[in-house]
Amino acid sequence: MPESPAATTLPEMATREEERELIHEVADAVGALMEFWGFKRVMGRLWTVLYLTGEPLGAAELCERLAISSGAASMTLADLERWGVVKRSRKPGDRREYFEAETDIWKMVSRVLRERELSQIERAVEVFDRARERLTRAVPPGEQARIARMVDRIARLGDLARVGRGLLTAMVQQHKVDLAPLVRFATGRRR
Amino acid sequence: MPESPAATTLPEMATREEERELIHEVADAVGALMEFWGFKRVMGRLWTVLYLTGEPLGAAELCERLAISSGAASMTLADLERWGVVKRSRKPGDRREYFEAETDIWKMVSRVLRERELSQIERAVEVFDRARERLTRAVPPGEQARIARMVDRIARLGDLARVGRGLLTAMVQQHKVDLAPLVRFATGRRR
DNA sequence: TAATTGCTTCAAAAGGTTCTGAAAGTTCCG
DNA sequence: CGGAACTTTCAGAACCTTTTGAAGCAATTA
Repeated sequence: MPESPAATTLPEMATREEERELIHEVADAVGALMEFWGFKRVMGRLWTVLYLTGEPLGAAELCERLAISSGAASMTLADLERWGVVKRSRKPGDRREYFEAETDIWKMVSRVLRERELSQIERAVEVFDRARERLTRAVPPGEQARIARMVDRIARLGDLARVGRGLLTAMVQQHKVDLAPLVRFATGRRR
Repeated sequence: MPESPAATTLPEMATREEERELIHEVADAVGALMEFWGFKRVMGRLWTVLYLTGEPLGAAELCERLAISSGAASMTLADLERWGVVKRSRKPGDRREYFEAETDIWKMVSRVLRERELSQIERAVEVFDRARERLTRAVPPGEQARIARMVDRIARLGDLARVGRGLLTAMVQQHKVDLAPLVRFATGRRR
């Protein structure tokens, strides 16, 4: 029914527009978090639009909704696909590709934690350990105390990194957003 | 004793140089982590040099050791001071300022978590809640299912953010790097 | 096969961040 | 006060990241 009385058409249009605006507000919030988290802002925005829309969208529509160029859309979608948070699909008899958001948020987050944060920390831990070990060799006489303190401090950096690693490992081992017990334990309110 | 036999002088110089190099390796690792974490790389490097050196250094020496300009040193030190991770001090009869690293790493980390990460998440949670609430008002007829799904998905984003907030809150409530029980609990190895 | 449509690539532009170094400011001393 | 020693500020340079838009490529259709 392409036509309807103004009495319902106008409010509906307004609602549609408000819906778009709301989606964009949420998308911007997610974009900000993702940028903060070290990704490109537009990745967060694009994923969120797909996630909230809930059905596959074409590249052209995403360009329009996000006000980005076709090139940016293509690259961002490729990034998101590489991270496994967007899937592409086709409709039969349609030459275009459509994109859908992965909806298992925890799967996404834990994958990122595993591949990015953990390996970053791992690298640091290795540097710390290696430095500590090299420093304890051939300590100049009369410098023992100073060197010992330095070794101790590097060890403390290593401890912190290991704590972070432990927490992240714990998190990625959960298989859904079910950190509730962890959070409850941590905050001390045990029930 | 300004002089000593070559037999000890040469190895000592080599050791000194190696020490510098080791400090810089560690400093670069910390710098990389801090950059990853959203700070300026040079902040991490500078703090680490102070932390490992263990005694107050002047701005000129920091410029030399980090190969940065006096301007950069001044600004970076101001940043670090604002974050409470470097203190400035003076030696009597010396016009220069000296800088020392805060050595309570956990104090530093929890302060950053509290002031940066938590407020960032808080902002997102607010956007999510507000969007969800506005979306449930005036749902166009025949759209209930679609809107309900969208509301549900925003709720899931909110849940994730709240889990993060809970974890961070738990962490900053600890008063030292004593997340060991938390990590042990989380990883499931309960002993 | 030619024409059309849609996707990807990439050089260049835009935009953003960090660094430099000199000028201005401050503090301290004689 | 005047000047020396040191610090801060800030405009511009250098650098890095992101985006654009058009050219090239691939798939599909007539």
